[in-house]
Amino acid sequence: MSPHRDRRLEVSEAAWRVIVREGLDRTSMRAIAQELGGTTGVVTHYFRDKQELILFALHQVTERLQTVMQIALEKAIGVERLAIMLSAFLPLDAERQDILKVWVAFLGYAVGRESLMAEHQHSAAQLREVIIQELKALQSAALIRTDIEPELEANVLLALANGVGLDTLIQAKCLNPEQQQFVIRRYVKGLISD
Amino acid sequence: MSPHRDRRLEVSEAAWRVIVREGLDRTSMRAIAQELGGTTGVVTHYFRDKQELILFALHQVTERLQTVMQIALEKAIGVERLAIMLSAFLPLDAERQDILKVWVAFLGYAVGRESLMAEHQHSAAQLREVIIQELKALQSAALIRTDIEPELEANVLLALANGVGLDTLIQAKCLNPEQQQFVIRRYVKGLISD
DNA sequence: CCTATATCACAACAGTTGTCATACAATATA
DNA sequence: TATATTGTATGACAACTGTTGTGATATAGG
Repeated sequence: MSPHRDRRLEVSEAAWRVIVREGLDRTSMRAIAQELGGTTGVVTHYFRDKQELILFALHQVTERLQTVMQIALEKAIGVERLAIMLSAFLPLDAERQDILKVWVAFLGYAVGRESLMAEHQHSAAQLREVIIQELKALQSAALIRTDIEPELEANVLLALANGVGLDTLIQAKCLNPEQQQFVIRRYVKGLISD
Repeated sequence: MSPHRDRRLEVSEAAWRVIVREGLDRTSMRAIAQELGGTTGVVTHYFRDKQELILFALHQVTERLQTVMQIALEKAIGVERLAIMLSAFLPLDAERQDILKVWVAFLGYAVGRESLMAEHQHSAAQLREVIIQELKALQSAALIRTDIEPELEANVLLALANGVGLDTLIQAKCLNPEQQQFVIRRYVKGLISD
């Protein structure tokens, strides 16, 4: 990868750190530059606007999320694979906790900004499609019940994983990691064909 | 109620309108004052800080949510009542959509601000307690299975309602109102004792 | 060596922010 | 009627924001 791209990533990652630590509204160009150990000149050199920087950081959320899911995807097959894919969204380690925090910060920032909300919509639709395909495949293999609608169920599964993650972000330790995974797995089990 | 309180509410509601329309970060004192049809002097007269105003508006989210749930609470009994209580969190009408938007905006704003996040935690715990009590009552009446843990299940139920609501906020019309309620009711049905 | 080009530092910019002091108006109280 | 309290308006203040331009430095190619 070109050093240009590397430096861009470094700036974006500095932005991430500031967002997680201080909040999105306190993430100014100067704060990012300071976190990076440089000046605003560095930041403005790699990103035209602040909006371009924000958008880049937001896209990285989706990218990281897909990476985590992709890795999980190769660990198993069948119904277990579905459970692992969904668990990828849970804030089970520090990295995924940060992803969730940044995601929530951006989502709140997107309220009242339809263009940014559309970005979230696009990102969510992408992840949703992966789950739908997985459900259809499982259905074709007769591993899960035939009376479920993949489109609807994909939403429910994502909503559940999402909700559990959010709950964890808000109420520290209200659902421990084992319970989070248990909840997901228990729901997935309910999809198995009798 | 004293006119002082009324005016305070008017200011807070003006703030709500700006948040929903423009986003929390664009909700300045001057924007609120303009929405109110007054000046910043009015706002500062009823709220010492911006933080005091923000906190008041946040508390109103919980209050409204509890009101909606309280109303729903008197409409039915038994398992159906649980379903209705949970449906209170769904963005089924314009008011609840606004509540959700403001809530999400505040949640994103709370990232990196542990004091504000603690407020969310407190609010969530309050609503969670209501669900727990309902579950315990249903369990005592032998209406739902005895092998479920009310504390855990309350979290799951709230996570599901929460996730479905969020999904709706992001992906316009991905789950229509009927589907949202169907998902909740289906899950609640699964709790009924055989 | 010379010259592009990329990288970064720094300063100045115009605009917005929260906050506060103060002045004016309305209303109640004595 | 005179006074006090309360509500509202106005403007000033310093601090901060994103952005832009200028210039220094380093690196690479010819």
